[in-house]
Amino acid sequence: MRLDAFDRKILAILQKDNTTPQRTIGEAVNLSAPAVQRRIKRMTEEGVIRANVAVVDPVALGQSITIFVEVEVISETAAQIEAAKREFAAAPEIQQCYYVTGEADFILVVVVPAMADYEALTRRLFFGNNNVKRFRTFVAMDRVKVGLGVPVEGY
Amino acid sequence: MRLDAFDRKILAILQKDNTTPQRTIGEAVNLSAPAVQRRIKRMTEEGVIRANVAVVDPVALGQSITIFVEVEVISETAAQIEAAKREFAAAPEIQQCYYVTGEADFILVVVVPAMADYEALTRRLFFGNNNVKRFRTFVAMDRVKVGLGVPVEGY
DNA sequence: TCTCCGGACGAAACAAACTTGCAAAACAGA
DNA sequence: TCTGTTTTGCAAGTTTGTTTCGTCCGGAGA
Repeated sequence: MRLDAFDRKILAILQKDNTTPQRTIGEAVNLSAPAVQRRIKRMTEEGVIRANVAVVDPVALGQSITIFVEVEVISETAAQIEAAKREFAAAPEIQQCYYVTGEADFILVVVVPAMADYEALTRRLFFGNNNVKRFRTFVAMDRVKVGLGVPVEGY
Repeated sequence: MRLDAFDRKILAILQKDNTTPQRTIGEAVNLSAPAVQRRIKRMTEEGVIRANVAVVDPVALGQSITIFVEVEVISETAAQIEAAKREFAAAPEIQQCYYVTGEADFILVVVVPAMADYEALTRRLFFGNNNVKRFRTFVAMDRVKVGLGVPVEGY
């Protein structure tokens, strides 16, 4: 279904703070609270809104290390790729996993309490997987900007 | 402040769905609704909970291309790095920006409607910045797993 | 051991937000 | 223009969030 300007503006607000009262959203977009509520409900049912989540500070939880990993595989058959996707997706330390084009095949974002945990992960997922040709590690020193939002334009 | 097992369990729930009623959370963790409410309030004030956001499907918004970029800079003085951080953080297309160690200095996650928009971004931020030595692009073909959560353990 | 004190809890009362039914307005196609 | 469809706003009803208040538990000091 097509999203109109109201929907996009509502999404822009919810991506910043989904605890904003519908009445407040309504005032911002010039719509009544029930109208806002119905649009949110519809977008949720249609999958435009995938989830509503709290963003937690990793440092507060003692899970302070964020690591990017580029993974290159040996065999890129559909079956092998699917197997790798499943394996990466199943690991709780892997917060984000993308299958990409370029000089690598996968890019992972890993969050762990300490480097030792990352080493354990590499042994388990990379050295223990003989389809992994090579992987390259980048340790985050500063999370300058962290968002999962989608830029909303055209309203 | 130290988080106990109740806090961690509450966080685990809120990271999945922060619209869960406090009463329901209370039943899950064996606490009354007001107790849950007080803990959430405290964790929000302390910054453990950074934000409450809706996760939107980029495809639904027509912003379907996700791109990873490794950026290497020429000069790594503190002033230059801070300038780069500010510039990257200010770009709305850049959803995530990390300052990292390894073979690159920054890793960016860019979300744009089309490749042409990414090209415009490269001209503006990379070719237009004479401190950028080199950048490498990875286009996501499949967002296998997308999360900003933090693994919660020990409860 | 006893008492005091601070912190956290649960029950209940209260306030705010969400949800639904319904009639009217806006809109698209014939 | 007319009609059918869709969406809106209002108001009532329901659920959820918040505050209050009295109680309990655990530690510090006499």
